[in-house]
Amino acid sequence: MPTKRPARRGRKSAYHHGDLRKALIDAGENELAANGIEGFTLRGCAKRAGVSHAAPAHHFKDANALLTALATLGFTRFAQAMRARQAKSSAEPRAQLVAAGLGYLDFALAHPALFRLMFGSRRPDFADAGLHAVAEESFAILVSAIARVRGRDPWGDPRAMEDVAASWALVHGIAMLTLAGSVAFQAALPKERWEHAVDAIIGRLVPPDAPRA
Amino acid sequence: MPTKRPARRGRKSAYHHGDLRKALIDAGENELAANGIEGFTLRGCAKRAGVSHAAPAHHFKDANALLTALATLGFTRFAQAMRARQAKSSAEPRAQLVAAGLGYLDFALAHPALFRLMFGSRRPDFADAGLHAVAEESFAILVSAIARVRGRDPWGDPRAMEDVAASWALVHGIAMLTLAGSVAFQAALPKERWEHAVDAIIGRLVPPDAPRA
DNA sequence: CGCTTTATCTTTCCACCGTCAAGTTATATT
DNA sequence: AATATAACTTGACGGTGGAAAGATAAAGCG
Repeated sequence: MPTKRPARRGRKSAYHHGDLRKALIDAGENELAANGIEGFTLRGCAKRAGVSHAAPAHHFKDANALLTALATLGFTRFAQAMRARQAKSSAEPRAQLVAAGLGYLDFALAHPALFRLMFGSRRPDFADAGLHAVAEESFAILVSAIARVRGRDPWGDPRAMEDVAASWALVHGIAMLTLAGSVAFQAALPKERWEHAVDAIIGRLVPPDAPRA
Repeated sequence: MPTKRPARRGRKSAYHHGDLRKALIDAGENELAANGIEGFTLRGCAKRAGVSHAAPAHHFKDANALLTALATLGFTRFAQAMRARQAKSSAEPRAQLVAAGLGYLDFALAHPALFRLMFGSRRPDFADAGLHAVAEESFAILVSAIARVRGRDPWGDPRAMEDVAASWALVHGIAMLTLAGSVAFQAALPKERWEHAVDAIIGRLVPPDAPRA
């Protein structure tokens, strides 16, 4: 077997792409960032990848199937962003929770189109096993952060699960409103000050000691 | 002048519709509720209104112009929903704030597609004067609710404006996550219990007395 | 090595979309 | 009554997603 790794030989052999699936996902990410989800086009992705408009059909049955793959990619990056912040933060439970929230915002601001695809669109198939799994994994980061703050598992404690919902909703709302341009002062604030404000808000929501009453 | 109010005479005179603009907005609302924003179609709206596919051009220069009108309608309903809750609630400032939040959620759950159009899409023209005005008006409800709780105008007090951002983001996040189906337990909870939880969460975020630290 | 099979990609086609241009009809004006 | 204007229809164009059929390269098998 001479040609052990066939694919692209020397130059643009062209007809067989090598790894079109990955190329389409890359292209799709660019397409999404450039045109937003409203302007997302399967043909545009194909053109970016340098193939004909019908080529994607062999790798994604649908335009929405490609968007599902993109959303899946988005959630893995999303989880990475939260973990990256946590790694750079103090191990103290509350600091870890705030770090997850800031990572959440890092991702939303860095990849707005992807974020809106993940949380604001119905085109991806959220019943897809891969997508569902990675979304659950992201959720789990927040749940375990709360668990460490509270000292008990939210899954068995409705009161702690309420904390999860509250802090998730809060951070999510900040992200959405910031992306929508509704929270104008965010752009006006220096990053340091902005992050401090977010910290303070989360702190108010999840008080350090056991919740009263 | 015999035919003082021309429009529709007796039966389906057809050619001149009477008030196609309004009919298109109604049709658009149905289209949006039926197909979601992803499946929204100008031709579909025209068909619902019983006119040809090019008729809307005389009343809306664009498909996005119709969506702008729909978003504007949405914001007026949105403000109404908040005020309706406030009217049925105690006049006590914190109760008024919570009522605004519950009205926010009432609207989001009752008109999910409209809500996502208003906050999760970029198709409406948010620079449009009418849309901008009614959106600002909705924002003002929240600002003044906070003002009454804090006893001072958030516009002049960054600390109070932080409360505005926080409570807005929180309620918005709850709405978005609920619509996305992420907050599963909401559907499982009885309405009474659910509203109580929302009340408690807002209460934690905006404590009754002046914020410590 | 040569033939066949298979997966990949291209070409062609269809239905539908938004938008534009031109034609038709009802209302308003004079 | 004649004309102008506004409302609507018809028809066409480019672009979209998707299906069908043909072309090509790689892989399997004699």
